[in-house]
Amino acid sequence: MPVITLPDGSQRSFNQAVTVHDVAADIGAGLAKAALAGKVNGTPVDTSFLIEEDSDLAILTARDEEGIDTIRHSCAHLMAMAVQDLFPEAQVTIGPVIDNGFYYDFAFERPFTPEDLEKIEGRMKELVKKDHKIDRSVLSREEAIRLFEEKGEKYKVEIIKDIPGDQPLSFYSQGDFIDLCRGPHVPSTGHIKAFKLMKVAGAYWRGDSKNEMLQRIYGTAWGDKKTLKEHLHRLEEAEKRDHRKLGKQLNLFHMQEEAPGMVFWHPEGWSLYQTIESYMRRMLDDHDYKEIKTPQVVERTLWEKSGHWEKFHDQMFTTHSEHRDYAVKPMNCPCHIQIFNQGLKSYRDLPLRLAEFGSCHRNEFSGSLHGLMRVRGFTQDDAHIFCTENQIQDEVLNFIDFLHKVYHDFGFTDIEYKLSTRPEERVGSDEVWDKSERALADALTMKNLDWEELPGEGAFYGPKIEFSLKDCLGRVWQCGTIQVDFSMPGRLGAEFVDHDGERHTPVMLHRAILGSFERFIGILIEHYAGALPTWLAPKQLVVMNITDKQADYCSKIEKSLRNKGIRASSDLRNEKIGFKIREHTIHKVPYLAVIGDKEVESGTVALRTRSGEDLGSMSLEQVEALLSSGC
RNA sequence: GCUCAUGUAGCUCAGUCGGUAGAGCACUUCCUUGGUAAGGAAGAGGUCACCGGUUCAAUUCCGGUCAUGAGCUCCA
Repeated sequence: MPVITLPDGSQRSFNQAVTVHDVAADIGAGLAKAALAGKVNGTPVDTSFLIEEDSDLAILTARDEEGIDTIRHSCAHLMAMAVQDLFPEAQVTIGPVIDNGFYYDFAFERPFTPEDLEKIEGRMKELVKKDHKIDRSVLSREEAIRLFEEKGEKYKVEIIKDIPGDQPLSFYSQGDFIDLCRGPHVPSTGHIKAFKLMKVAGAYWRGDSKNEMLQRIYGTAWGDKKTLKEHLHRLEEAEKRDHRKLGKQLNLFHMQEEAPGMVFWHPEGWSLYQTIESYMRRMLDDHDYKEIKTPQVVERTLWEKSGHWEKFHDQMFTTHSEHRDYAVKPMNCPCHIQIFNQGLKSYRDLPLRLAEFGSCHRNEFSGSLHGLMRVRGFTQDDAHIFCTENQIQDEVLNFIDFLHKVYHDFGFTDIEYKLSTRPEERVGSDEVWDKSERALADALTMKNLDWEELPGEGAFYGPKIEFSLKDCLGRVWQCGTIQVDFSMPGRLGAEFVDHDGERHTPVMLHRAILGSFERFIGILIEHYAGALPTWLAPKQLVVMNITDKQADYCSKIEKSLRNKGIRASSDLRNEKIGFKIREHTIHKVPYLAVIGDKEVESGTVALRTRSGEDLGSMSLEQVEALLSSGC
């Protein structure tokens, strides 16, 4: 006699055990059709799940995030079925749900081709039409192993053998395809309505590069055709915004073979970089940081002392001279401690905030390089705060305000917070870890921020907060961080004299807001699709003459604006005005000033925005005011 | 670093079933002086990523290297 409580609090009682599907049908025929899975007392189940006792029940449809994930998971199985239909030699391995879709790894003698993908997708559509019922069954471990051994699926056998305990294993079958799976799955293949196979790539069995390479097929799946279309549209948008493409089109930077992972900044790209750097310099000053500059090339012995050599020497660029070994610095902190160590410090000097636009080099794997987003030579907006344990809390609070101000100024308002706590292997006493983890968590709470905790993800030397921003396409980029470090100051001999006249080791906070300039600029380019806000735009305004007659007046306007600090240039080429407007609009210059005889006579300019809006004629003073307003 | 794919003019790309290559835009010169997203004509421009091999002949086929791309792995 189960009583079912629905998410809205309403209850329905039944005379006998019922399935999730029965309950849905009891509510309405439409819901019965739309039901993909259910959640009984918080546990995801199939619609065929039999409820025998009083329970909470949520019926999942394509409107729920979890319902869509069920579709994605079932779609992965559907794809595996189609692959084995077409390529019986292919062995199945795993096929999980990921953001926006799913993938499935197959062991197959050759890589799948784009033509194979089309065929597989075609077969999937046929299987959807057949509307195969998806059935759950339970097998004992021995039965399961026997079944998959008979099928020659050695990877599945390995997976089954690795599942701990003796609990029964659930299997899902559709037609003659069967796969080990925790579930739940949609009731039948007909419920998978909107999907597309995206790409193939190699992936290691169990993610270990020592293992054999499998063939991974990625797909995307959605509740209906409309959301699928929207997703594909977003991907196209992202591609159009690709900073590598825009960087070339807007002539911001380039990279070339002779310097893999390093950036050649062109004048306009460097202008953007410099604007950001000046802005950050002003902000650092506002927040009582002292800017410093430390050497690029430092003897290996310092990296040995700091511990970096042992752990990271493979990724360090090295050189030597006169029998001494050097490394190009991969990070700034050891050098910052050297500056701290100059002159005996008092507790009165703390907190001491040392900032550096630190140019670093790390020899990343060639395969991981990606435009500005992943480079080998980069500049961090790095700083180290030397303080006492009692000062951590305030420093973190101030830092969060600082970071919010900066992200807001760059146009990012959606920020995610992650707190990583103590890992298994660590330095420092539990007491100090307790204190600093609490300081970080309390700081987030005091700022009314929601954060995710990542237990065990902290660095060996201390806990950290990571700050990620969301761009206009909803993509998440980790940029900022603040990390507590109990280890390095002591290792490198940092000390201060406390109230009691004794020497103590300070705590060091590593912190960055933008992360690396290179990557942050990549993010900015993609976020704004190259149309940077005026304060960041390399060229803020171009003055254009209609005929040669107005050339002198244009040059005068340009000069006058430049004197006011506006990044203006003029285009006096013998071209039609439409041609010039088109060209500078494509280059996303925020303001275009058109000068004809009328403007020369009245001493004005005719202003137009890159979006095509005509702002009419105005005086030079009005132009200056408009551009300095920062919009 | 691993797997697969790609590398042709400044850019975007076509092409050569092996006989040293072509378009559009950009560039140069000339004509045009035109009021809000492409005016016209002519010209110049390439050791087909690099190094080897096969061949009478390689940009094309084969091997290697480098770089790039998609993933995997890594990310102090």
